[in-house]
Amino acid sequence: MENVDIARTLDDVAILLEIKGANPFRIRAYQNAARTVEDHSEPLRKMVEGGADLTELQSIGKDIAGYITELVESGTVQLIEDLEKEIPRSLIEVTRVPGVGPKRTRKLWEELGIETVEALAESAQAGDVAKLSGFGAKSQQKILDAIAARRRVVGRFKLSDADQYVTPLVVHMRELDAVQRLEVAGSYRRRRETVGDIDLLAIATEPQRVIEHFTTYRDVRKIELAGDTKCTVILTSGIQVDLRILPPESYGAALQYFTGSKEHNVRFRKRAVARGIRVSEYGVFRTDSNAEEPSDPLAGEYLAGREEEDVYEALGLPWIPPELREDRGEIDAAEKGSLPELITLDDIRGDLQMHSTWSDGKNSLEEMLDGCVAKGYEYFAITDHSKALAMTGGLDAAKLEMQWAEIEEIASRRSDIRILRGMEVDILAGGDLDLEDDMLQALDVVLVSVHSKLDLPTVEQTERILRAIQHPAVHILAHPTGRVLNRREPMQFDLDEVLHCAAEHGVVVELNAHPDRLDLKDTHLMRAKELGLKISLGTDAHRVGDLDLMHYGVDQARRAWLSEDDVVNAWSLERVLEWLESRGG
DNA sequence: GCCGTTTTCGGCCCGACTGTTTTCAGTCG
Repeated sequence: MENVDIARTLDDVAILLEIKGANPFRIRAYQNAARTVEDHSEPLRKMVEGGADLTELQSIGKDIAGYITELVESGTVQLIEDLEKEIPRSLIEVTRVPGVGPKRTRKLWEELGIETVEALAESAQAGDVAKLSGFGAKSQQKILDAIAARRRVVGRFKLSDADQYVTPLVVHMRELDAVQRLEVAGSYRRRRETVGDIDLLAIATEPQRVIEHFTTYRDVRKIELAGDTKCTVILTSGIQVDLRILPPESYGAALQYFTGSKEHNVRFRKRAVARGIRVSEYGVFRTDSNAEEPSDPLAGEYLAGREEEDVYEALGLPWIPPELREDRGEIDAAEKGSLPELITLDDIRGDLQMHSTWSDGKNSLEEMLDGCVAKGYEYFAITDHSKALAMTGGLDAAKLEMQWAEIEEIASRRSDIRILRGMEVDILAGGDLDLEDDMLQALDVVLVSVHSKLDLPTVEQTERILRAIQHPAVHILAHPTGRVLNRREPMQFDLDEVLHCAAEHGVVVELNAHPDRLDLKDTHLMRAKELGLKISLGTDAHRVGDLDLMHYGVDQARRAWLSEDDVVNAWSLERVLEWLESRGG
């Protein structure tokens, strides 16, 4: 029972209550609690076991704390069992069909007996949905399209995929002279590891021309809606793009608003309300308590909105980097002046995971070296695979010694960068390492990672990793959870226990910067930092070009509030060597 | 259901677009 499972259960309760037509504020209470749980770095399971008081957590009161405890201890909650007696749980999926919310779900269920997405598709196909009051032919078609689209594109887009769609689109939009400013907001700007859609923001003199330019972009497959200031399209890739057009005096406010996250904005606006001001995408306004004009978004005295910095300043706060805007304490930190000095790409001085043609890399060792020199690095580690990964041409002791000879030869004539002799050593099924101890000791840097038997039972998997990282030669636990975004779930194991053990033994954990992995994820990294662990940002490059992926790691590190001091490969060579030599040798 | 520098009751973020119910509810972000 991990935090994600608890959060999902709370979200399910909220949806069931919504279908039931419960008090909207009660519903939101469950949603807020789910968010808290999802973002909490420490497993609530452990807090429950340790007898901690869950009501200390934001948005969790006596009742929900009780439900969480019940859930952890018994695997289920009476509340949801009771709700399921009234409302089929499968209706939760129906509410996730775009255009169908809880109200319409209830109507479909009551009047047509629809309990599943499949049944909804069939009913819509048969034309029954259009006959319901409140629905029509267009609604019915939208539902059919939405279900078909859902089947085509599952889930969210990896940030690196989104980059591929966004970059040319931004170029296209900026080509139009009527566009004065254009930015990408949303989770893309917050640099989340995956994005659901793309939010574009424009200041323009002639909105209609901008909308037309947007909708005629070569990759637009479908126009979902087009108004005077707002337009939504679906690209051929299936990704949705929202465009909003605003006047200059609203630009900063809109950028703030559409960057989100939703949770950050809720907290932000509550702060505004407490100060008698109102924040919307149009700007910051002094609320006129006498005037009863809630319909006018421009009512009241305009205080700020032109630049994002002004909007934060109007609420007495410094500007907050987008990566932090997840309602994880950033507004409190901003207020206290204790926002972290976030790491930047410029801080990175080396890369401690990459491969060469010695195993499954596409470039030679010296080509990789040239790539690192071109990045201005002071050092890098070459970390080819060990022999257990036969398919990658992993190295045994003899081959590793041959590689060391090559490294020595190159180092003798290349003094522009320090080469560290490393290896990504496989963690075997029982937790042994795939290299002899004397060789491990002789390496400058030892990464260990799991590549096989990813589906061991939780307890065995945990034991296996714990055993491996307790080996005195180990420096870094690489891609700790083994997940591959949108393709492979993380391994089942007790990550928190592994992090504790790593902290105890001075082992560094990796943030694998490859955009397919980004492993550990942001909340895990926050937990690691909390436990005093240091982090290594490694690209896991298999070709020179992959060295450029470091920025995805930095994005993720920033989302985890990491600073230069938290990241070992932002340290000077001297400090890195000191750390490496303090272990192993 | 949660919360508190309007604190144990009475609030809880705000606006756009669509389709359809001819005056607005539902959904979405």
